[in-house]
Amino acid sequence: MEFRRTHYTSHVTPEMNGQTVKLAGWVHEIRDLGGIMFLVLRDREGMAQITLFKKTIDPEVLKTAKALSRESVVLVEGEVKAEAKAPGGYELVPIKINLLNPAKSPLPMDTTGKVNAELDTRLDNRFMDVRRPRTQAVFHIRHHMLSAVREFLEQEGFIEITTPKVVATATEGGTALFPITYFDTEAFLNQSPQLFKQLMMSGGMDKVFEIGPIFRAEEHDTRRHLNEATSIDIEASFMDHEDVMVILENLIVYVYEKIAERAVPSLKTLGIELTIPKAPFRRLTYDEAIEVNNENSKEFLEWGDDLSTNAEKVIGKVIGEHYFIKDWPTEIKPYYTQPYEDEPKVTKAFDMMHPRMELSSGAQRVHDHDILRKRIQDQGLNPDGFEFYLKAFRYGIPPHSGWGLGAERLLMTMLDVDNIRDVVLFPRDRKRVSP
RNA sequence: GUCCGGAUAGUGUAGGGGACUAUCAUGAAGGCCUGUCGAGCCUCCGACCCGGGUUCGAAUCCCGGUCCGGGCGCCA
Repeated sequence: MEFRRTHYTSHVTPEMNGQTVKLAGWVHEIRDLGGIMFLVLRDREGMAQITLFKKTIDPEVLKTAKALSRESVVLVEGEVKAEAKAPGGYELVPIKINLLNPAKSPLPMDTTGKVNAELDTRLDNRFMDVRRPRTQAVFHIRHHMLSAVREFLEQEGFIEITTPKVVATATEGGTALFPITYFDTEAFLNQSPQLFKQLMMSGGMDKVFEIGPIFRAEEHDTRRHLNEATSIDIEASFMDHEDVMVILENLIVYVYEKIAERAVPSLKTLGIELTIPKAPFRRLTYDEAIEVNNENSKEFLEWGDDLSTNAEKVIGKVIGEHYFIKDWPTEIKPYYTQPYEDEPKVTKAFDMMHPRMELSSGAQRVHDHDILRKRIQDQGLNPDGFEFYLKAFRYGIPPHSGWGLGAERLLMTMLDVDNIRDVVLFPRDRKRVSP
């Protein structure tokens, strides 16, 4: 049975009046008015109205149409008729309807937007949830986001790399890792490409980036955490933290611009009017951030404290747009961040914030082997486990800097989505490993 | 982990000791209707998370469990 389409619904225009086309997709809605019957066919790009005049239609076609259930997959061959009364300015008068796969009813959830479904129901039935234009729009935008990131970084001279997700050691300490069985040795799912992208600085690749999954075995349970997330990571040699901050803010602006330009229908579906942030972003020092918090919050922070969720919100509200917090206390940043030479208590690390939450963190890295080794030790880690990493620092590694940016957080803040699970097809959280 | 809140037809909900033969919408089944576009109208189908307890009587109150949502924590 024929199943190849000639057009997507959105590619058919009223000017094609009289032409025969084949549209393939899902039966979105059925409206039978008696003498006339309307089917709404939905595909990736939109919807098209199929109109059946019962007096003149081929009885075989009518019979097939009457037996259709919602969300069944069909191929409709028909004649395009320019029709002002039809949505999109055209309708299709069917010559043939091929039922390619019938859908059972009732459906596990509504796809038309008439009745809400809870996130849990939607995630359990993600295949069907993705048929909803709103969900579809989110993932079209996600595609444009990732594509714009690649484009921008490539223009900036970055080389895309992929690093292992199965690793031997708890590379960075701190966050909990997922242990896995790897033949007869112990291994883990990697929490970040950090160490590997730094190795490539020693490798002379100069500027690299990776877009890939990161895994954290933390038992967090919030709307902005996942146990499997997508990280956009860069590392660049002969650059300091200020240099990569500029790259980061320009990237954010670029991504917003490209989405505003390329994802117009999806943004419209979501009812979003994108406000494109302006670079340069405001730069607060850690000291200033603490001050802003202490002036505006009941919660008092002392120098050396990490910013609580509340502090992030308070400062975000005051600033009201993307901003950086830089010059953090060395103590609360990882061993690989480079302290200031003249003030070692402060490190060349930064976070990039959206008013709602942290999006990215980065730093200039320590590139001196002995200092790095000592700092690993000082943080209570065993340098022996880092030998594969430290080795690269003994044979010529340039000064370098980099950052990691949470792809989901970037998307959710851009689209003003409340729950991070909404911007991941199959989110992995504390309680969900399936589907 | 912890503190709140919740769990009612396929989906989303109302109802907080008796008026529950459980509300409404959507949906499914059947019917009417030639321009619908969240079509309309008529008929009809479909549910109180699990286990204990209190009570003459529990969807409703209590205890335990499971699951879900939100806040916080954890997350360099």
